[in-house]
Formats: sequence, C-alpha cells, structure tokens
Amino acid sequence: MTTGIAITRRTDQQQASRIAIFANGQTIYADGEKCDWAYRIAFGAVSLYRVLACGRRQIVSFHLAGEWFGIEQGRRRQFTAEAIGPTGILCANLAADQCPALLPAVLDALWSAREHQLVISRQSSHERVAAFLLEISERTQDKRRFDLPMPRADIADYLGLTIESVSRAVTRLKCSNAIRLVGPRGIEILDRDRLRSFCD
Amino acid sequence: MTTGIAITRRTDQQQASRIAIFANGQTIYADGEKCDWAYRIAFGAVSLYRVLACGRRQIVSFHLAGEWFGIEQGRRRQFTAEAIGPTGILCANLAADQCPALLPAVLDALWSAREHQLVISRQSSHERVAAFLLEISERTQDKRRFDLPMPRADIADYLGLTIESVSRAVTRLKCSNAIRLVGPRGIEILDRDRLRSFCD
DNA sequence: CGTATTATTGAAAGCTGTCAAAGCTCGTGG
DNA sequence: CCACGAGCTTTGACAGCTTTCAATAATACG
Repeated sequence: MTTGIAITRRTDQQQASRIAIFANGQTIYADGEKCDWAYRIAFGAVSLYRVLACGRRQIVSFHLAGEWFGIEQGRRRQFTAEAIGPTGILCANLAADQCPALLPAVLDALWSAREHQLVISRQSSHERVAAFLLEISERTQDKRRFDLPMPRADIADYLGLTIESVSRAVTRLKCSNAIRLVGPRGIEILDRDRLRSFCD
Repeated sequence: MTTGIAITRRTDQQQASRIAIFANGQTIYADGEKCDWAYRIAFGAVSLYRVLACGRRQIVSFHLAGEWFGIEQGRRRQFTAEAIGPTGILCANLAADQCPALLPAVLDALWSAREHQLVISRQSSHERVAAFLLEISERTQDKRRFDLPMPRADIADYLGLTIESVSRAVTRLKCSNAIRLVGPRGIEILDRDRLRSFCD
C-alpha cells in the first residue's frame, strides 16, 4: 500500500517474461491506475477490492492459482488488486489479438461475478459462508481438505458480512458436522451435501 | 456503456437482421438453454434473472435500449432473459470474429456487474435504492426526469430487498427532497448531490 | 515464552423481512 | 363520463437476523 512499494512494483512488472513476487498485503495495481497489463496467478491468491467513501472495504473477487485477473481494456482500474500471502504473478499484454485467452477469461469472470451476486444479494450469513466454502473448494486442488488463503476479515468483506457473523456461521456449520476446522484457516468438508443444503 | 455513435454504426451494419418483438414478461431465452445468439435491445428493457430453489427470484441485471446482453460463449444460459414491457430485440451471431463488439460488451457487463456487487453487498436499503435511481438515470436519455421501466417487485429482486423496503426507501428519498415522484413509475431527480450522498 | 494479531463468543440495538391492511392507478365496461 | 375492480404501491406493527460493542480465547511469530 505504501508509495515506495508501488514504485518498485511497476519496475518488476516491466520484465513481463518473469514472475513477479508479491508479499502479503502488497498492491499489484491500484484503483484508478491505467490498465497496462492483464495478470495470471502462478501461486498464492489475490483480492480485488475498493475502499468506499464511508471507509468500508468491499472485496469483489478472489483469484487463486491459475486464474486470470485485471483484464479491463481501455479504462482506469475499477478496483485495487492486492496479494493475499506470498503470491507469484505472470503479466500479459492486454491486446486481445496477442492473447486469445482474454475473452474466455472475461466471460469466466462475468459468470463468477453474477453467481456471486446471487450469493450476496439476499442469502443469510450461513448460506453465504456455506456457498463461499463450496466455491473455494471447487477452485482448489484438494476439494475435501484445504486451507483458506485469507483471514476472516477478507471473507467478511467479500460476503458483505461482519467478521463476527462469518465466525458465527462457521461455528454453526462446524456444529452441524458439515465441516471440520483445522485451526482457523484449515477446512475439511465432512458432508458436502449438508453444506450444499445450507445454500439458498 | 455503449455510446450512441456505436449504436448507429452497428445498426447500419446489421440492417439485414430482423427485430424480434417481445411482449411484457415474455421470455427471450431460459436458464439452461444453449447459447446460440447474442442480443441487442432496440427499444424496451430486459431483465436477467434466476429463480432459486427456495422460490426467490434474483435479477442480476437490467438492460436498456442500445445495450447488449446474452453473450455467454460455449456454455448453457446462466440466467433467464425476460422482456420488461414491449421490447424490440436484435440478434447477432456469437462468433467473436464476426462481431468485434462482443469483447467490449462483455467488459462493460463485467464492469457493471462488479459495480452492482458494491451496491448490494453491504449497503442499506436507502443506499441501494438511491444508487439504483442514479444508475438508471445515467443510462436513460433525460437524466433528470425519467420513467422506471420496471415495477417495484423487479427493483426489489434486483437490489436484494423486499417490495416494502424499496417502497420505504423511495418514500424516504422523496421526503428528503432528493427526488420527486410522478406516479409510481415517474422519477424526477431534484437534488442529485443529495441523492448521491445517500450512497455509501 | 510472551506478545500482538486473529478468531470466537456474548448481549443489546438497529434494520429489514414478514404479515396485514389501506391507498392509489389505470384499464374496462356500464 | 363515471364507476368499478384488479393490480400495484404504500404504510403499519412485530419478529428475526445481523450489526455493534465488548470481552475472552486461540493462534502466530519473534
């Protein structure tokens, strides 16, 4: 988030063939910047967010290893992109003709964004957290046992809840034996159908 | 957002294509169908929604005259598209090489979807309704005085609220002299800054 | 091993949802 | 032209859920 980091950041990105490494909390690009590059995650995770005038931070999407983000041709950055934990990032030129993978990636992003709209627009805290765990599960290697890359605060800002509500929902899912917790970050899905039954 | 110039240009190119007319409430395509075409609205309005297992209907986007919708290459339809009032629709082939306007349209849709995420994820009912009125205002001809194409139920399903909450919020905006109502559908923005101050 | 950070739990307040009823619009038909 | 009625909108009261505020517990890290 500091200016000093931002300066070195740009320099690293110019070497487009290499992987740029970002530390936890480091900004990859900021809200309002020019859109020079698209990005793909080699390892780690990234959150896209905006801090609203009232001080609330809303995360609009998480991106995990192998996924694209930052495709925003011909505009200023709509959100800030920030690394969650140590994260390796590949840069690609934004010109569509040089990268035919862009359109499918944008269609995927639109698909995901709209599915997420369904989750956050009306559902209860338990439904949202259950849907979130299933979503992350589907996007990781081991779909039964995985570690959440982000803290509760990030989950809360993504689901439109408070940290406390997320915590209470997790506890409730745990008590219903749908999941098991392995420390605060470790999640084991014990009963996927039951977890799914919490959604909508 | 598609510009007026872009609309005219496309229309000239596609004079051969027919306009399909849909009545109020008529389905243009349904959730789960094959994605054969992309669509552009000549006049009227369209809502994209899904009915969840619990019976709730969530509208993920509204589309007004001149706007694209239904670009979902290589998948089944994610949502149902329905006409709001009498609506004229132009069909276009989904192949990207035949229509270079598709990528910008998808980027616009992603942009809008994520802005909408900010509105529905956390904001109060007043904030949501104020943001909604400003959004529609920006997308219509007369930005100060316009008619909402959709009933309260559609607004509620779009904002993740109930009809009653939408009504209460509109009343509150009216009482604060930010807007004036001209019948249930007619909106006149009296104080845009005040209306904006309700958002976040 | 101690401390700072993060997560959980508890109690009360506030806001939206639900249920119920009344008011308003507008098209239809007398 | 007016009265009627169906549908939509507004308003009210209460319950339920999430937020807020506060404190405790667990974890991570030096």
